[in-house]
Amino acid sequence: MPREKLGTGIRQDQIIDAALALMTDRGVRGLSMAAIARRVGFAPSAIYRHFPSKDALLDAVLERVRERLHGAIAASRAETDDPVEALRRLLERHMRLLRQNRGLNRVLLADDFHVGHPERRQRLLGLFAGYLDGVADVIREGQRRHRIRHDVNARSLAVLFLGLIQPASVLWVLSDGRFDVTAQARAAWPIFEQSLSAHPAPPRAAAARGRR
Amino acid sequence: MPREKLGTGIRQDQIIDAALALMTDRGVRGLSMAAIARRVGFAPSAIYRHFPSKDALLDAVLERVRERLHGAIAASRAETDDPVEALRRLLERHMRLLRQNRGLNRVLLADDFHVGHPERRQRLLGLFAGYLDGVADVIREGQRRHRIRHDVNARSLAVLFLGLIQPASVLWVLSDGRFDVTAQARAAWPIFEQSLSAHPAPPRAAAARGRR
DNA sequence: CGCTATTGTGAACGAGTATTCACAACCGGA
DNA sequence: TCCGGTTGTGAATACTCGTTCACAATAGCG
Repeated sequence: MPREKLGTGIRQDQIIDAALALMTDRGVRGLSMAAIARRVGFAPSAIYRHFPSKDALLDAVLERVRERLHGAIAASRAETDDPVEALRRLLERHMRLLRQNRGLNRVLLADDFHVGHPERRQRLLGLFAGYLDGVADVIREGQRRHRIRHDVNARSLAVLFLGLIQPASVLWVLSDGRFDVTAQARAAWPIFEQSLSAHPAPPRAAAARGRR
Repeated sequence: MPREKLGTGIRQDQIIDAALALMTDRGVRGLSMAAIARRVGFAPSAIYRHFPSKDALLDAVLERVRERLHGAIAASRAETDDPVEALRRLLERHMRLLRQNRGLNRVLLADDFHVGHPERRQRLLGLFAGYLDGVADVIREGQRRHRIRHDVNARSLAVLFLGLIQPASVLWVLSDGRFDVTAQARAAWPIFEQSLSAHPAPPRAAAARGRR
């Protein structure tokens, strides 16, 4: 086999792609340098020409995931002026992203990122925080335009929005694709949309609570 | 150090407890037989007197988590007759459970359980399915009593309920306890409760959508 | 008390891991 | 064309991990 020599930029992309693809069925735990190298068509040692260590590689993977998720927010905002419609499109786009690449899900939930170096955990938290900030921003714009209720702070609604996605994607991965995320999204969105525009403090529901 | 000899039932409990506790700060990845043994006060090889393999140990841990979560549902139902109130209490109880034991969260999301043996993944999926069935059961009862809307199927609402919990717990773990899950639950619950009793097909919101 | 199954020990093995290094092949520019 | 830095190789290193096994100590039963 003649060895091809490619620029380090191209190789870095290939390596990150291979890592993400391997996470799909092996998880972050089963992600070995040998497996990545095999998928790229490499000897394991060649990876070290393009990344100083496995940690640096994982950081790069995390960065790529961040770009994709934040890109989804930007794209959704760019497509429409209506904040509520932007959220609906973001939901759709986010689901599509997860469906196209299961490894993405692993990155967000795997304990190698949740534990491991505290520094990397911090970066993952930053990823979530950035995403939630973006969503909260859209929500605040909706509140300004009186399309979204004012009596709940935007950040809490943003976490709730994430709740439309996360359990569905977990079930989807766990069931090996048998859980219908699209149907769940279709059922969940109208409910969430109603919640956004609901009248603050409806008189009936509050009185029905048991105590205090 | 004189070696104490204890019954295998007691030891199994100790080992499972140690494993769950270690997951809190090491994750499932960092969970080694040596670490578990050290925490129990053991030599690593002694674990094999009570569990045939690490896989069997992890299965037992999973089973314990299942018992706790399903127990939370049963306890919440037993406390009140009102289905909506039962859900509110379950939310509270579930959050408390996660707060008391971060390892529980790891079990539910770690990729060693999501990947690894397909058999174990199946069991984790069964755990989720059982939980959702329990929640859906409560919801169906609420629908029968006209306390919960009929135009959405109970299972979708159950997944939505899970969405109140999962993102919050992920953020809580990731932020090392700085994210206020209690506050998030307090903000999210009233919104979810309103959604449950919302009138089907409100005329205003549907017409506002952009296309078709 | 004495016997036997149960429980704990410590050393060892083998498989898998990330990483290093001396060396070889290649590419682009002078 | 030749040269130097870049890129790929394969063997070797040092480590951790799960698991096994021959042996020792113990507990509880008769």
